[in-house]
Amino acid sequence: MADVDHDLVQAVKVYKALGEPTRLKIALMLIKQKNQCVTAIGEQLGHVAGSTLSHHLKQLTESGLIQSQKNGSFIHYSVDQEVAMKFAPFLLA
Amino acid sequence: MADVDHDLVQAVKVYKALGEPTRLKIALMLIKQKNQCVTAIGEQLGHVAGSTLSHHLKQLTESGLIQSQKNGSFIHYSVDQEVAMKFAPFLLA
DNA sequence: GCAGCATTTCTATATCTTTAGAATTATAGA
DNA sequence: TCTATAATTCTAAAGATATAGAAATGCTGC
Repeated sequence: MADVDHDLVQAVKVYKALGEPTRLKIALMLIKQKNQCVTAIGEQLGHVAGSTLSHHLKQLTESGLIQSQKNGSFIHYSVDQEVAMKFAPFLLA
Repeated sequence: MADVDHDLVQAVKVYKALGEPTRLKIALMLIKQKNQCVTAIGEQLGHVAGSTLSHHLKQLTESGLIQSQKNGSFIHYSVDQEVAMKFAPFLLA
């Protein structure tokens, strides 16, 4: 049997992360255009301070829904497909 | 083509509603034991004031994830399976 | 009508979250 | 090394949310 309790804890984190318009947009954006860097994400979002964007990416990352990969001075973010599939396949539709 | 924008607005509401431990518990509870009244839900949750519970049920209802049906002086709540299926099938697993 | 129960709405407060400016860390290239 | 760029962390303020007590609404049965 899977760890139900851990699942619930993660579910709250993932849903809390997605329950905010900017973060939902980021998640959808990263599904359509994979592996984007922070600056690119910010440009698509429009007027969002870098610190604010960083804060949102942190929450999404800590929920496990997205992952980061460092490449030189850039950090590329992408959606963890398994987590998206498990908790919010709506994102992939 | 479906109304994508409305979907996004609802997605934020549903995920925001589920991104809180008490409300996630309520949603799961209503999937296992359908059509429970407020008092029954409150008893299963434990120490939660009626006003607090009502507040949570309102948010879940306004997201479209749960529905209410009046029966005398009781109000029975149930999960809208279609909405759950669309945004968070994890709940039904 | 009235007493009692189910539920909600009103109101207030404490806590959490979003936002962004400023400072910081880290890498790349000249 | 110096400068520019990428991104994060620190800090603070404004806004949103969770919580619950008190009051109100509505239904039932006597």
